[in-house]
Amino acid sequence: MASSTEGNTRPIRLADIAKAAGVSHGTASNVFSRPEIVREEVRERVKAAAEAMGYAGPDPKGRLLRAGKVNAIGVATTEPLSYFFDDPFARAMMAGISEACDATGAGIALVSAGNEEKLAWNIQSALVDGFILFCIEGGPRLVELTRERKLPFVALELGSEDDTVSAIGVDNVAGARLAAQHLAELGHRRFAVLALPFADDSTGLVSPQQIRTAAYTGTRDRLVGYFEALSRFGVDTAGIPVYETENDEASTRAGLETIFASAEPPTAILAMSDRMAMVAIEWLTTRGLAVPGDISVVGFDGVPEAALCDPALTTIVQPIAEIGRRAARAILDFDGTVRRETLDVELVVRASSGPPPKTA
Amino acid sequence: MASSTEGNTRPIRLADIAKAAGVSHGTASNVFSRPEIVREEVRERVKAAAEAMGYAGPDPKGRLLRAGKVNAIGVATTEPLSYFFDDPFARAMMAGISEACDATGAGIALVSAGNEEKLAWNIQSALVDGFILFCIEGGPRLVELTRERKLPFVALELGSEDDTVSAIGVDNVAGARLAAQHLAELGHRRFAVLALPFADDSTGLVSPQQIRTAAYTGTRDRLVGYFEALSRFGVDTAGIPVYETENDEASTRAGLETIFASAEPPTAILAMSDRMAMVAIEWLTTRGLAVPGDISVVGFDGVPEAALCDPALTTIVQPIAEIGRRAARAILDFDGTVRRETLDVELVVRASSGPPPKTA
DNA sequence: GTATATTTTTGAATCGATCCAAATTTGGCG
DNA sequence: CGCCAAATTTGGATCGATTCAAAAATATAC
Repeated sequence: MASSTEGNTRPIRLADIAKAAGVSHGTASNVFSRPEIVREEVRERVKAAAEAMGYAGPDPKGRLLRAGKVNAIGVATTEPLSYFFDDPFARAMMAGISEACDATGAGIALVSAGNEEKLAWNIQSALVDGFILFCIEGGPRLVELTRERKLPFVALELGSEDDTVSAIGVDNVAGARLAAQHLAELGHRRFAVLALPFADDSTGLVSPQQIRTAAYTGTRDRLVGYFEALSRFGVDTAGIPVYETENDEASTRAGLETIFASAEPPTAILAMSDRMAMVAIEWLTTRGLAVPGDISVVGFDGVPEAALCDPALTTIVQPIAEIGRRAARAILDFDGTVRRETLDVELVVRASSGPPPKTA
Repeated sequence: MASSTEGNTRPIRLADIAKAAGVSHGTASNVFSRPEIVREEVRERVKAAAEAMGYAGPDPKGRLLRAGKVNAIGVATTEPLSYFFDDPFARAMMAGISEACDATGAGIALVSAGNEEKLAWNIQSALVDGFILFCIEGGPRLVELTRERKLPFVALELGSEDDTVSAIGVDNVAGARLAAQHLAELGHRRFAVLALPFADDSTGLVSPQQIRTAAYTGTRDRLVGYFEALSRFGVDTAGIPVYETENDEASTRAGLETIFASAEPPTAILAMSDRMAMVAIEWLTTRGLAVPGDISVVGFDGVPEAALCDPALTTIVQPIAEIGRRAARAILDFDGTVRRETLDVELVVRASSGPPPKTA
């Protein structure tokens, strides 16, 4: 009875090989894990039995329980899995993370889920040694769930203000200040902002109240930076339309429709991501507006694609790949300390920004 | 002694919680896995003990051994990990795979390695339920290594001719035929080919011998398709330069340098990937050659970026995302059968192809 | 052949959870 | 209170490997 189920449905185990080869379970294990301490004659016998029985090799699941470590990093987001491949910022970050993992042979497990409940389960059950968290949207919740795992983790970007959380990002206020200042120095006085999410599940023009109560501090910081710079040039920031998007094409387009339905459309757009900036460029040029002749566009991120679009995007470049590398290394080389780093950004002027039109 | 090590270095286990709460190990397990069959009073007591002791929840490693399934798909390549995020074809494929995984809550583990030895180990030890293999380069080796795991797997693209291997791809001969025919119908008679790898570690102009002994049948098939179509138009295919690249920017550029050093440069380029086609467009336009006025370029793949470059690329579109979705579903819904699918391709004419120059 | 050193093999314990048949407890009814 | 049914808890087995102290086998020297 037990014999009849063995051949058909239960995979061959090391114990089966040991039996067939006439050695102990421990010796059979040594053949696969420490072959140098096994006599060659015994080794060959075990290998022959394994071959004859179609053994798949030691099961990683058994090894894992004993080993304790997985040698893989989980990268988690509240977005769908395809975000890692669709979003230019995420791609650039993943390229950096990949480099650090390649250097040490670690694997990457992509962790996300379609709903809150599944996300909690997926984080709880992911077979990883630590996490890197994409915190653009839903960051606080990701941090909370991950903390319960008691594994090392690093939050990326748009920083958690909780200094018990390891985080690696850039100075959003300073970066945004540079972007806005650049446009103001070119002579622009009419602006609009395409914003990242301030909170869960909201898009549209943003009220000062919404800005004050923003759950996502990264977004708020970028707006603060824009407004600080513009105030210095005497611009009335209260009149600047701020349209909250979901950092995707559809909501960005909706934002542009709203912004340009105004009686006094802007001559300059500050987009909080290159992704949105590139959508804006396409939207504008499709409608016969010249970039930067009629409207200037400045992004934020410095994704590789920004330099290739037409016109090439002026943007605030953050060292995305380096952030990814550092995050991965922080997990791979975890030493128990909380690690917080803020890297520098840089204004890179390309072809999407120029003086406002004379008739403006 | 045992008590003193417990608090400091050994993580809290379910057994510790059970002891602290005064219940059996099995009951403690039920509290976390089947709370509905535990009386509330007992449940609260266990939860309180877990909270007080900082328990991270049931360890997925223990669960895994019992459960048997990981609920994750491994995606493997012989390229570095960053390939998944840098290569437009790989990105589009991964987006499709991601969609299917999102629909069922499965995770994705990225598997690759810097060298052959580590690759074998990484495939052998990956904690996954099955594999999807990117077989552009090193496909046969990937298949061989994966087979030893005795897990379900699907080879993508550039097909294995072994019909014991599940594979999903497109008809490379037919697709290439369409590309070449399109250019011939436009009037072109001077061609060059930018080829994917025929074998490991070789780039440069390819001899008929190398074509005949090609290890990668997908590449050979695309060349066969090109040559079949062109022969029908009376083109002497033996004189067509075929430059084998590594499907990256550097080797593609080297190929273009070689091809255009000829006394009789081509008026049309057949590139076996959109990635190479886009590099060619940029290379040509940078040197003052007009695309398609002076040189026409046709790609193969239909990556999203192809429609956005300038000029927009004429290419053979394969349903990349659909291939990815099917591959993932073949693993998630594995029924033990070998599954081979060949999906249709389609010629999409955009702005990179046109009649040859009159002086040619 | 005997004694000793070295090499190899053994087998119970461990890693951390879930499962399930049996034992125990609880609740309802007469 | 006793009986019976239902609910809950128990604890040994299982999942599949690695580990390591002790036992056994082999090699070497006299």
